[in-house]
Parts: sequence; C-alpha cells; structure tokens
Amino acid sequence: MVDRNPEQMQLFLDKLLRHSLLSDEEQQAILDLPGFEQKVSAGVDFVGMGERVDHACLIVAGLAGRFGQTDTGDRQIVELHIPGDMADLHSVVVPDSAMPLQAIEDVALRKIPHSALYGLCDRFPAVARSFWRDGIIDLHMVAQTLVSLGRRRADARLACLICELFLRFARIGRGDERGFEFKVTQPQIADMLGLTPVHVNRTLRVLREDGLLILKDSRVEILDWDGLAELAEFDPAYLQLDRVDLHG
Amino acid sequence: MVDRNPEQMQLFLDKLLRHSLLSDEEQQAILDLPGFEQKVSAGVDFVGMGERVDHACLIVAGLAGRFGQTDTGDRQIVELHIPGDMADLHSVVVPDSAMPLQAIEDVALRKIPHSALYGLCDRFPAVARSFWRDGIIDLHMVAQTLVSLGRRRADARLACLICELFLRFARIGRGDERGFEFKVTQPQIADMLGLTPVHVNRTLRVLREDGLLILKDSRVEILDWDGLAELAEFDPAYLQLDRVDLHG
DNA sequence: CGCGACTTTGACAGATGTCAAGGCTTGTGG
DNA sequence: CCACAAGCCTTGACATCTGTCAAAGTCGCG
Repeated sequence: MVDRNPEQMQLFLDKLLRHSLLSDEEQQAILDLPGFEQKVSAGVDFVGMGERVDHACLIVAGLAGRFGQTDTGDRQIVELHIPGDMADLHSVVVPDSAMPLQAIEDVALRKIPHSALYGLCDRFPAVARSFWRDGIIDLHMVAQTLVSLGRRRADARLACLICELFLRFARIGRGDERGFEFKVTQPQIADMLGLTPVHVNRTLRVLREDGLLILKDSRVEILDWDGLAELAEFDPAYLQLDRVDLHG
Repeated sequence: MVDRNPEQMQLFLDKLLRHSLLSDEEQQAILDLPGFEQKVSAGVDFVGMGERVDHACLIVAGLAGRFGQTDTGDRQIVELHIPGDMADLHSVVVPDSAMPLQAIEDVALRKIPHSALYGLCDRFPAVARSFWRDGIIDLHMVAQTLVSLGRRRADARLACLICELFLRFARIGRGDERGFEFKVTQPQIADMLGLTPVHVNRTLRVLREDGLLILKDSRVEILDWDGLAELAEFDPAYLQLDRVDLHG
C-alpha cells in the first residue's frame, strides 16, 4: 500500500521552492517521502471535524476545501487547496483537525505519514522552516479572504476569488490565458464567499452582463481581466510571495 | 538599548507552554532572549504595510491588531493580540509584513531580533516546532473569525468577539469574572466585525436591552454568559487547544 | 421515465449601510 | 479658565444589499 511517487511529490516540492531555498539533498528527501494514494469523490469529507490524523494530505488532482460550520449547518469554506498543496501540513504539529477537509471536485490525494514529515524536519532544519513558512503563507491567504468578507460586496468578492484562482491555477498549468476549468456548483461558490446560492447566481449574472466573466459548463471564461482586477482591487502580492532568502 | 527581561519573556513562554512541551533548557533560552522595549500610543502603527522587519514584537501590555485595507480605505482587523502574544512571530520566516500592525490601546512591546529567534530554532528543534505550532493556532483563530464574518449576523459576531476576548483575557489575568477592561472605540469594533460604526452601536444596544452585556466606560460587563455563548454559538475549543504532546 | 440537485428568475423581507444631526467628551491653544 | 475643534456616541430616516421563499426550467443519473 505505502509506496513512493516522486512525480507526485514534485508538485509539492515545486510549491515549497517558490518560497523557500532547499539544497539538493533536502529536495531529494522530499521527493522520497513515502505515502499512499487515495481517490475522493466530490462532496466527500476526507478529514473529519475534530478527527486526530497521523498523515497529511497532498492534493494531487482536483480541488479541495477546508470549511467551518455554524450550529444551523451553514458552511463557510475557509481555504481552497489545489494540486501541489499539502492541505493539512499543519496537522504535523496540530494533529487534531479543527475543521473538516472536503473534496470539492473529484480529488486524487497522497497521504504522507506525519512520522515521515516529522523525521524530515528533524534531519533538515531548512525543511522545517519551509513547512513553517508554508503555513504562514496560508495564514496570509486566509487573512486576505477575511478582509474580502468583512469589507467588500458580493461582486468584488466574487471577482477576487476568480482572480486568485486564475493565477493559482495558471501557476500549476491548469487553465489557459482565457480561463480555467471550474467544476463547482453555485452553492459551493456561495460557501466560499459567505453568500447565498441565489445571490451568487445574481452576482454571476451581473458580472456576465458587465462583460467581465462567464461561468458556463464548469469553465470560467475571463472576458476582461483588467476590469475584473479593478473590481476586485486585486493585488497578487500575497499569492506570489517570492522566495525569502533572508535566512535560507 | 538591547537588554534582557525574563519577566516579560515569561508571558510569551506561558503562551507557548499552553500548547507545547519544552525542556528546562529550552524554557531558559526563551527567557534569556534579548530585546528592547518600546511604547506605542493607541492608533499608531508599529509595523508598516510591506515593511521588511528584522525583529518580532511581543505584546507586553495593551491591545494590538493586524489589519487589512481596501483601496477605499476601509479597514478590517484580522487578528487581535493581547499581552503574551508574539504578534508577528511569523516574520521570522516571512519578514515582509503583508499587513500592518497597530496599537489599538496604548501598547508596551518588546522587540526580539529575528537573529536571536532564528538561533533558538537552530539549537532547539522543539522550539522551532512550538513556533510553527503557534502560527497554526493563529491560523485556526483567523479561520474561525472568517466563519463568523461569512455566516453570522452582527449580533452573533459581536457576542462571539466578546466571548473570545473574555476567555483570552481571563487566561492572562486581565479582567474578573464579571467582565474586563476594553478601551476601544465603536469604530474599532466595527473594523473587527466587518460592520459600520453605526451598526455596532445599534447592535450593542440590542445586546444591552436583551440583558446580555454592557459596554460602558471602556469596560465590558457580562450580564448573562450563557445567553451570550448561545447567541455566539461559542465553542472555546479553538482557543484553548491544550498541549499537543504527540511528538513533544 | 422520474427523481434530485442545480440554475434561473421574481417578489418580498430583513439586515446592514449611508447620511445627517445633536449631544458629549477630550485635548489644545489662547 | 475658556473657547474651540475633533472625534466619539446616539438616534432617526432612508437607501441599498443580501437573504428568503417560491416556482419553473434544466440537467444528470439510476
């Protein structure tokens, strides 16, 4: 069951290398990490609420999300994870998952035992730092989303989401210069933006009528990037975060 | 200028020890961290937006916040930091501050050079882990706030904020069983909750008329904790996060 | 074929934002 | 000490945004 798959781990390594500097030996150690694959259908939770886990989940394909819930069952998606993201790398240091992880599209993932990640941190301090840094970048992204929900209206929030995903997908080679595949339902978008499905529908219509974007047949078509970025007040800085070499 | 102050560092150590296990030697090393004190008046930014910093700020007294801004100047406070919090511990691995830090009340802080924190991480892997963990707990708190802003109404959000602060303050000995000092303006509360000052005022009135709490003369008086917790759907689990000993 | 979930739309309700005004506190300078 | 300005608190009236409810159409799927 447990095997190695350097090609899949390469996705994760690429992400780390975008913000951290790692030696050849460290990189090789990451590629050699053991794990096992798993497929999860859209809509299925693969880490439960409050569950104690002993492995972290690398997203290999598809789209996953972490979400919170209120007592009335309303959901709020807090983070979106695309291929290359280790969705709960932080579970290495906080193994009790505070919020569930769910497959939003059909997802392929590779589960990496904490023990292996932990061993890597012990052997290579620079790897430990890159993991820490990875969590901090997640924190910045959630913080950015929080500003959006607190201080922007529905249309700007939606524009912001699309801009962010467009860039993130582009970086991993999903999508083209015009748009990207986005196999989600409007109720799911509502849960990302803190809106109701009905209002998402209305807002999508407005953006379509304004010639900004079209969401159709599970694909986002961007008609006017500049207009979209302006509406979203989009500043990609928080996503790119080029490598920080201060201490390696 | 640079000196040591184990009593102030003890505040930070206490916080780490709530979630991480550290040896005597590691604890002593934290208490011995060098730094220098600084006073900041309410309303003043002590870390600017996009500024590259070379030290982390331990809050010694008062209340500080990290906030984002939209192009129109609207603010959203993303995190609140109380005494004992190292407000930007994450700057050790991501020194370019994505969002400014501001004193919300008058604040006393101690600035700890990155080099010292960094050296500690190198010598003591367990300390590095506890720093990583500390950032992840911040992430959980911001995620929780995100759920609140996305899926709850003004009254519940406000109740949630008060519940959270009541417990956090109680843990560090600020406040008593009835309430706590809270020297903030209604516009500042609005920025914490993603509301307008006018609506904060209305919501405070409703909670007062419902006999839940009173905010007067810079003090929160809790009249009905159970009612407040029910309105907030308050689950303190995400705050307490008792020590995770899995790997030390 | 029929069910179920999603999409789309309209009408309406409720929550929150905006604007405006008066009273209050606080700090500053004369 | 007083006058004044600035910012806060409080309230009301109104506008706007978003949620709620309902219905019909669409689509995929067993």
